Amino acid sequence: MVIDENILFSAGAEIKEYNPTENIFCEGDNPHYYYQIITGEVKLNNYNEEGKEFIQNFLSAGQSCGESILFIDKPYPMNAEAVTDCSILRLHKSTFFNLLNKSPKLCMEVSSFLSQRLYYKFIMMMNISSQSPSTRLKGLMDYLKSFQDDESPYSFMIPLTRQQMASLTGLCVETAIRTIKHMEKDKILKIENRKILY
DNA sequence: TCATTAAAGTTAT
DNA sequence: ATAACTTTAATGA
Repeated sequence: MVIDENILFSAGAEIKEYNPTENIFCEGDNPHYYYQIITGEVKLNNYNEEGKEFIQNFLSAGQSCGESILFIDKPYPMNAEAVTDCSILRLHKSTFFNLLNKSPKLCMEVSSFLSQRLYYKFIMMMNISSQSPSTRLKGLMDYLKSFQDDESPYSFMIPLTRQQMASLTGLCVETAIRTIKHMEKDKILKIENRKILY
């Protein structure tokens, strides 16, 4: 949880519901709100010239989205799209800044979240730049698995479709699938009824 | 080597 | 049923 929901509510936050594929904001929009996910899952993405999707990140309950751009005077460089039914809290930018001005604790919480996102971006950027498909996919899985305590092999079920994994690593689905098959041969992961265990 | 295209099988809604 | 996802194969950069 980035910020206690009660604090946000008492500051005047409102809840908005979104259906799958609905946009919370779009590339080019100007940021006006601080968003925090109550329930559901959101993805941040871009579409290239050919219309191919690149997923920047998946965000779920307790996380905020788009906050990184709130502090500068720039339009959003990506879209935020609901993946599942979502209930998202939003607080106007100015009210949000007032809150932060009054509370060093909230500033720290937001900074901490920002820091985490930056860390993820850095890890993923290292992976994606000029690496082999298996290294990219392994990097993604290592990151995802790092949040669970059990480090033993095959103990983590990747909560993503192959399509999503491909979009997160900049690969095409077919390459992702073939590479994953190859990684199974190499005992890097296991596949059980289409689910990837890592 | 990987992306792209096409075609077909599978799963979820 | 229909859409979304998974898989395989052929082709080309």
